[in-house]
Amino acid sequence: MSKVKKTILSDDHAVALADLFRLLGDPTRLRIVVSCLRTPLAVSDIADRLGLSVSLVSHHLRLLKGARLVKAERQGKQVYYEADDAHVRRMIEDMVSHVAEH
Amino acid sequence: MSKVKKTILSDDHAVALADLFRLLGDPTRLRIVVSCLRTPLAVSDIADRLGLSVSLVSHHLRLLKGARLVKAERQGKQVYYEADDAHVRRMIEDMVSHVAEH
DNA sequence: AATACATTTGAACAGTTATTCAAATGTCTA
DNA sequence: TAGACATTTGAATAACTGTTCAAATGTATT
Repeated sequence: MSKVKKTILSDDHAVALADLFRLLGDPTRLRIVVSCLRTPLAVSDIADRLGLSVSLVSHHLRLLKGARLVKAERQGKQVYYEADDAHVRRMIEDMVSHVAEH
Repeated sequence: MSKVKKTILSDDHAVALADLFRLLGDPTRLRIVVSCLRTPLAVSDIADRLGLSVSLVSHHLRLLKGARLVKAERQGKQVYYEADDAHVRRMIEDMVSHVAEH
């Protein structure tokens, strides 16, 4: 559990990490992820809450799902999205509080 | 010190946080920040290490400085860049290790 | 002052991307 | 199966952005 200080970022890691950052780098998309971070939410619910078109939300969710930031689960007519796992959830919450502190 | 679960992200915070993410969302720029995260480095040193043109590095550093992610200090002919403060340093290192874990 | 070195700046280009709109697909119920 | 509701998909557009190149600025040395 020792904190190793070497911050040598391999090219592969840099690209992977940047991909992740870039996805969260759009305000709309960020609000979408955060909105369904703790509670599964249907696409139309997200759209309503954030005042966005369903189409736009769906487009963004597709990207977020592609990066395994969220996962989808169909329930009847609706598709519920939520954070893919606890790791993602903590990571984003950490960043949110990082900014809140500032 | 209680962990409040409400992750209501105000629009302002969302934009601010997304700005930050977007800056780190480019592989080149990310490698630049990381390279001078712990040790102040001159522009040309960063360029050499990462195999980039000095001009490109300078462009990116300007953006990073604008977001207070790095700070600059002139020393003779050279300008040394480094992480703006401990908060920034920890935040980025956290994210790097988050990805390294995965 | 002139030269060399280090960095910054601006314009221009190519590639990417967020958004909108319309149409298609999937799912339930009458 | 027909119709209504929910979501996805694709094309098209407008705006943004990373990169390059050339020129300008800043700084030290002889």
